[in-house]
Parts: sequence; C-alpha cells; structure tokens
Amino acid sequence: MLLGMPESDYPDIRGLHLFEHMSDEHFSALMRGSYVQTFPPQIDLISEGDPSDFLHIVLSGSVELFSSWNNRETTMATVWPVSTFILAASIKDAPYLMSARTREKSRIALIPSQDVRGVFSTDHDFACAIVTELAQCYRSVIKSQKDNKLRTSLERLANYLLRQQIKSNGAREFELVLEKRKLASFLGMTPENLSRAFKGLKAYGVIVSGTKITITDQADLETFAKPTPLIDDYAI
Amino acid sequence: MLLGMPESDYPDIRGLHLFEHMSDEHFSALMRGSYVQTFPPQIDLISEGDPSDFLHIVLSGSVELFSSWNNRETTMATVWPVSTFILAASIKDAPYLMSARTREKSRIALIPSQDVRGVFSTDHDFACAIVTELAQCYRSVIKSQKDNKLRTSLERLANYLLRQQIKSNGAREFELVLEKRKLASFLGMTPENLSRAFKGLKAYGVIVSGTKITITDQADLETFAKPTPLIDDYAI
DNA sequence: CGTCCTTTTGAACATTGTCAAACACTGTGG
DNA sequence: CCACAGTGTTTGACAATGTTCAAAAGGACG
Repeated sequence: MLLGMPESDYPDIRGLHLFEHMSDEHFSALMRGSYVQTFPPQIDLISEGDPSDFLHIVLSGSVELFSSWNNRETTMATVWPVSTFILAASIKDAPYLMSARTREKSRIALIPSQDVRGVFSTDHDFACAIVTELAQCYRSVIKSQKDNKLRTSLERLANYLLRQQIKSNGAREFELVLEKRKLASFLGMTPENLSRAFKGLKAYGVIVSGTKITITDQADLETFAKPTPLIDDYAI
Repeated sequence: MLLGMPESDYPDIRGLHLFEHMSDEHFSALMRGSYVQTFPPQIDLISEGDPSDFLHIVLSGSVELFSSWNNRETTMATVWPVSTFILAASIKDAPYLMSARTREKSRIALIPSQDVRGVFSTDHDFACAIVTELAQCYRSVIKSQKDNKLRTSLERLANYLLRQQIKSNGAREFELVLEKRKLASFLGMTPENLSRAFKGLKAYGVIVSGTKITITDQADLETFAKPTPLIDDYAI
C-alpha cells in the first residue's frame, strides 16, 4: 500500500463528472491522501455496517455490491470502471449499507472519506457535482424499485435484456456481462427461476446459448417487455 | 393561487434541514416565487414523466408517492409534514419518476424548480444541505430495496410494525397510519395477502383490530422479525 | 481426461396472486 | 334512527408464480 495516488491515475479520476469541475488545488489535496491498490478476484472490499472510511473508485476490473440479512444475500448492483461507489455513506459519515467484493482482478482507488467531506464543505463546484451524482444514484434506485415492484420476473428479465442490448450498441446478438447466478440475484429471483425465465422468453424471440443472447424478433420482445424511460433509461 | 408565500408559512419551511442554514436573502428569494395551495383529498399533484416544475413541500395533510406501469400501480412512499418531495427531479431538471396525490386535505408549498437550481448554484450552504438530504433519500431507498429483496412478505410486515411502533413511542398498542390496501402495496403485496400476513403474525403475538395493532409479545415478534439498523433505522 | 463449478431439469412444495363472495365500516338520506 | 349504498377488508377456493431439493448435464481448466 503506497500512500499518494500515482499521477498516471489522475486523468481517469479527473474525468469523472464528480471531479471534473473542482479546482486543481482541491483535486490534488484529495489525491494526496488517497492510494490505489490492485485486488485479486472475490476479495471483500467493504462490509455493510462498517464505518465508511473511504470513497472507492473502480479504475479497472469490476465490483459487486451486495447485501445480506438473516443468512440470505442479494446482489444490489455491479460497478464498472470508471465510477465511484458508496458516495452517500462517505458524505454522511454513516455506516455502509452494502458490502462490496471484486468480481475479478481490479484496481481500486481509495479516497479518505474525511478528505471528501473536507473538500466538499469548502469547494462549491465539488458540492454541486456531488448533488448531481447523488440525484442520479437516487433516481437509479427508484427505477430499480419500480422494476421490482411493478414487473414479474419474466418482464424484468425481458427489460434487462433490452437494456443490455442497448449498451451493446443495439446489436441483435450480445454477451451477458454477469454470471447467471448473480444476474438472477440482481433481478430478484433464484438461478433456477432465471433459467426457466430464459426458456419463457423463447416465445418472444430470445435465444440463449451460454452467455450469448440473440434477439431474433425485436418488436415481439419489446411488445412483451414494454420498456419505459421512467424505469429503463440510464440517462434521465 | 396567490403568488408569494404567506409569511406565516416561513417558519415551518425554514425549520427544514434543507433551508436551515441558507442566507436570509436566498431564502426570501426562494419564497418570493413560491406559493402555497390547499388541495382536497385524492388530488393528483404530479404525474410521473412530467417535467419537474416545482419542488413540493407538504405543510399539512399527507401525500402518497406512487408509480404505474402497464396498468399496475404501486405505492412507493408516503410524505408527512413538514417535508419536501421530488427534490432529485427538481435538481436534475429531469422528469418525475413518481406520481403524487393528496391522501387527505393538504397544504402544499410549491417552489419553482428553476429557483431551487438557481440558488443551489450560488449558495454553498444550500448545496451542502441538498447533498445531505439526497444522501439520506438515497440511503432510505436502498434500505427499502434490501427490505424487499431479502425478506418475505411476512417478515416485511413484522418489521414494518416494529418500525411503526417505535414511531409511536414504543407503545404496546398503536394505530396504523396507512389504509391497509396502501400498506399492502407499499410492502409489495396484495391486500388479500396482507390480511393473511396479519393472521400469520398472530403466532408471534400481534393482535389486529381494525387499524389498532397490539404487540403482546415484543421479544417473540423481534426474534421473528430480526430488525437491523442497516434496513430498519430511519436515522442512519 | 477428470475435477470442480455453474447451469439446467424435474418434481414436490410453499408462497403469493386472482377471483368471487361475504362481511364490516362509514356516511347519506329518508 | 334506520335502511342503504359505497367502499374497504376478509375469507375461501383456486391458479399462477416462485422456491427448494436432488440430480443430471454442460463448461472451464489443470
């Protein structure tokens, strides 16, 4: 563990909306107390309930956010480069509500939460950026909540596939980025149920072969899935 | 509709964390463009998808936030005085993700979103307050998400009752504040299922009579419900 | 080619949702 | 004051959905 962020990582982090408009001085101050570490796959980075010592940034690899209760576990989200996670806990100086583990070998930047709060309280641009980021996060969870409460598992899967397809530039054929067992958990079902849901979507022109998805009848799937920007758009 | 907020409403609004620390000047500027209106019960205040013209504040009465998709509807939250709602949409200048209707006769303050964004971009204290508020909102939804994904409907109801009990000063006996059909929707089940869930909690010392709940065996219910601050605490 | 892990399949089971009807509560108007 | 309509809640029977458990099939990797 080397204190002080390597300058080579600055551009990636600086490019995030969160840090884009803050002064060089404040940015450097944040970076000074930070460090970067490479973790192997399946390493627990944080545990829910722990005090939020660091704001985390995924520089490479990917991270699973999950939660547990009463011996059950559920996947809440997956974080891809370059983005932060557990911003809300860092800001509020409150315990993490989710745990995080690496999905693969990953480079993670760690910025002391105290420094984040310090700069936040003096740098107006940074505060504004945090507002935008948090508002975005909030709206994402609300959409996810609507997805879960208003749709059946088959409908959730259908819409998930359509969203993934868009991320894959709308190609007829694309790869699942999540392990199926994790995807099941993310969508709020069991792996067995997911497997059957994939079968159920065959009727709407979805072909599954390993991690490869082919949508043979776009219109048919969309008619069934009924995607809406108010649940499925990442942008707004 | 009278433009300009009546001064008699200032203290209530000023007392919110959101507006507590901002300058008098900025607060007055916000209030100048705002107005207060009293609505009858069951009036739609906003519809999801609409542009977010106003930040809303419930001064009296109460408001239901709900969402719809494909002819289904679900209750997302209930807002009590004095609090704001749809802050994230106002800030991001993005469409509402939820609809809102009065549950009863309610006094609502409306602050033009544009003014909120204007003051937000110049008043650092206000920006900080918004960050705190949004972080709080975000964490609440995450908790709700965990509640939904990690617990069965019986467990959700049990924990909901324990939370309500705390809000009622921990009394053995307290009143439900929501109509049962809305409570069912909020907890992600049908009214019929809720009715049976109440019966199911009789085994853990819960007696239901109309809207009156009596918890006869606190320890037993808690052993079953297993509440945790990471899901059930409003504070953190 | 085995071994380990994930995924799939099948069957039994549990939970939840749907529909219809009965019941309870509230407020209205005779 | 009572009958009555209207709404919300409860109950019962049933259907649909989702879970569990066990076992087979498929893939990845040494």
